[in-house]
This record gives sequence, structure tokens and C-alpha cells, in this order.
Amino acid sequence: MGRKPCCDKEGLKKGPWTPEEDEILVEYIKQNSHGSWRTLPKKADFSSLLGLLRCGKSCRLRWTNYLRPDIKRGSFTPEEEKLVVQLHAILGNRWAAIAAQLPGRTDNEIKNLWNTHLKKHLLSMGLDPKTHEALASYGLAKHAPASPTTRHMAQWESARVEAEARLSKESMLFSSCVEVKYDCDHFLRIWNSKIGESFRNIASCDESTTTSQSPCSRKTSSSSALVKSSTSSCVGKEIVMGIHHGSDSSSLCWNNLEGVSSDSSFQLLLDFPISDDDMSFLEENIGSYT
DNA sequence: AAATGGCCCAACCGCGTGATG
DNA sequence: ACATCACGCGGTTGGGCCATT
Repeated sequence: MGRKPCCDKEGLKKGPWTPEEDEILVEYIKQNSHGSWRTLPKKADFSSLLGLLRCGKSCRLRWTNYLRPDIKRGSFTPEEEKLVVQLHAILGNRWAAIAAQLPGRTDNEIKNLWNTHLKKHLLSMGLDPKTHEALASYGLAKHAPASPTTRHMAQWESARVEAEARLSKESMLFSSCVEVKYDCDHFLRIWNSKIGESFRNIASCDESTTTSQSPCSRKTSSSSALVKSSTSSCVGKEIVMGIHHGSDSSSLCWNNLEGVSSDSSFQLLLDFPISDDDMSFLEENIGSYT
């Protein structure tokens, strides 16, 4: 089926936004919230003599990537960079999911950071930015390709992280309570169900030839941003995610993930040291994955 | 001082998907 | 079941800025 253009291109402005346009948009959203992005420019036009000759899509982008009041401006901290690398190892190029774990950062910003800095840094460290594995050309042993189960585990894990992100967002938006019922989430219900359990068991058997340290036994620093806003727990054999807030350190505890793959990418993810100095943590890890 | 090339980032484009009629 | 709409997402682009020649 043919897709209609998001807006009538004629007479609509493209390119960089002017401060005046920003002002109109901000003012309008302050008073009315955006409602429907598609109709917003017309409404904003109606409410202003200057008019806003932009399509809804452009307005949405400008708002979400630049004008939103909770946007954190300025360069990324080393902690944020580490977190982006860690999350990319799990989620791949799913910038929105990654951005959900970095308050005040947009997917666009993270995408740019990745394409301009982090990707190059990983390459210079001899790591494949896509797989986070050591590049063969770097003179390091090549890892066997991930097993189907490993890939599925990654998909499960990826979906789980997204679910956490959603709940995290929701909890921030709608309440200040610290307890979140994870079984309210569709994915986590599946994960915690018999299906999820049997999947975990299969994965556990599949990967039993290799020893992988439980994520629970590891301490992470920057990854503590995951589900920052809430502490939650599920009983019994279900996932327990404990976020321990304290001074500057916190830990993310994933129980019941014995079956996680021994992929170097996952290892890399788990083995990030807690140091504040730039990206040297990448270099430190290369040798461990040969 | 001017030309050139690379980097960075805001913005655009096209696609996928869920909602709705 | 189908068409259309609205939105969100990831990939790509274009132009400004800055360093180098």
C-alpha cells in the first residue's frame, strides 16, 4: 500500500531551526502539550503570527532531540560512554533502547557518539564495533560464532532490558514509588513463565561446556543506571533485579541467568572495570578474550 | 590568508508497527 | 480484512566548524 507523505512538502520549511521557531514550538507545547504531532504545526501556526512552517515529524524531532527540558546538554562523561558500550554489546544498534538507560540523552545523540567516537575507539582497540569481539586481523584468536541459543539468549536479554527501560520510564512518570511489579510487564511475564524457564534451562544446558561467571557476582559501576529509578524484586525462581543505591556505587544483580552465553561480547560486558579514566577499560580487556 | 579535508551533529528520509475506522 | 494514519526508530546526509597544509 502506498504511504502518504507525513506532510504536504510544499510551503514547508526544512533545514536548521531558528530560535524563533524553537520559541513557538516550546511555547505551544508548554501550553498545550504536543497532542498530535501531525496537526501541531497548524495549531502552532494558528496561535502565532509568525507561524511554524514545519511538518509534524520535524517538530517531534526538534522537541525530542533538542528542546525537551530534560535534555542533558554537553559532552558524555566517561561513565556514560562506558554504559553506551556495554549496552551496545547487548542491544546492538538499538539506540532508543540504549538512550532509555541514559537519562537526558537522546537516541540521536548516542548514535552520533557511537559513530563518531566509540566505534573508532573500539576499532583502534582491535575490537569489532558490531560484535564487540576481537578482530582477527588484530592478531587475536577468533571466537566461534555465537550458537543459535546464544543469539536467542541475546534476543531475550535485549527484550528484557527494553522492558526494564519501559518500566523505569513509567515509574518515573507516574509515581515516585520504589516498588515495581515486574510481572505486570508482558515480556517479563513470559520470561518468568514456564516457557521462559524451559528456555533458560535449554540455554543453560547448551552452554554448559563453558564456564561463565554469574553476572550477579560481578560489580558494575556505570551500568547501575539500568532501572535507576526503581528497586524491584520478584519472588521464587523469577528474575530478581536488585539495584542497590548507595554512595556512588551500585550493583545490578541478575539472578537466574546461569545460562547466559560465554560470548566474548557478554564477557566484555560483564568484565568492565570500575575506573574513571577515559576508555582505557577497553584496552585492559582485550587480552582476556583471546 | 586561502584552500582543503576531516569531524561532528542536527536534521531529514524511509521503513516498521500499532491503532483506528 | 483492509486501508490509512500517526508515531517511533535507525540509517543517512548536509553543512558548519576546525585543524592542517
